[in-house]
Amino acid sequence: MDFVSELQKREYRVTNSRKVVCNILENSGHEHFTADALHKLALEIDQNIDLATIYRTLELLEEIDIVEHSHLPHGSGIYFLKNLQSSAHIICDICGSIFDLKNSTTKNILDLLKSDSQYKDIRNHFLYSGVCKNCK
Amino acid sequence: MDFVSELQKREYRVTNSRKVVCNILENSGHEHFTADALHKLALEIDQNIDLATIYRTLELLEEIDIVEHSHLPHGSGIYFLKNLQSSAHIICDICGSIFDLKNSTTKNILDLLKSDSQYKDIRNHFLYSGVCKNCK
DNA sequence: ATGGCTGCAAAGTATTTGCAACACG
DNA sequence: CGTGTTGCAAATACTTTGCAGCCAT
Repeated sequence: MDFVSELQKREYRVTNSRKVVCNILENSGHEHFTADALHKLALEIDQNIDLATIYRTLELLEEIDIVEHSHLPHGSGIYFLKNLQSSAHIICDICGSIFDLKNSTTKNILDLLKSDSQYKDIRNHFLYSGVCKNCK
Repeated sequence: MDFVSELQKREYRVTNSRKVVCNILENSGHEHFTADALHKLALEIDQNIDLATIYRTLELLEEIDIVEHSHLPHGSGIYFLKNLQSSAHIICDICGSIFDLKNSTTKNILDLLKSDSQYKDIRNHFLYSGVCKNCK
């Protein structure tokens, strides 16, 4: 089901801004976006879309499990399409390319963290970073 | 070797602000600080120390491997004494208490990340979050 | 004495919020 | 129509920077 239908189903209003954002997310070919980058893309389609609306829309899409967000090493936010194959990512410190880690890797990491710390509901809010194959 | 001597050795100037910050880091009993919390402690000793100086001093201490910094889930920075026993931490979403993960846990995580992604020099800002034993 | 550091103020970056007007259902 | 949503502007939170004067060496 496409993102707009998902909004409809949940009785959120399908506004122009939301259509534009959903379209970019579904069709741009990218899998991750900063709010600002997404805003720039949105402006090419509708010049009146505000950055605040981008943030609010991303927040909404996160609530209904279409996107998730994480933080770049520097601290600012980056949004990902939720992908059944991967929920953790590693970014290249040099070229910025992002690699999607396997779910099994994520699961194993969480198990290690859990047995060491005894914490529950563990999450990692940050992208891992390193140097990718091409840049080393 | 204490932090001030470390500065001296590297020919950085031992100023009052730096002495105050080093003293707090070495003697407060805490292992992690936000810039703001450290600033408040510093003001109790010298009322003229500026937040900007705290940031600059932390940056300097990071350069010479005395502290390292990470980000809270919300995005703002948190500074840790570099500790041979632990370089990764998990913060409780509820009470804010921080647990230091074993180095072996960190090492195992890095191995998992490395074999999945083939990236080198991998880092996380290594602040995970979850719910601690007391809060669950 | 000289240039590394400082406090201060201002700017910068990322994100959130208040509000009146608008437009979706 | 009624209210959920928007654009705009301002506020917020955190961090960095420019600069003139100070002080550690």
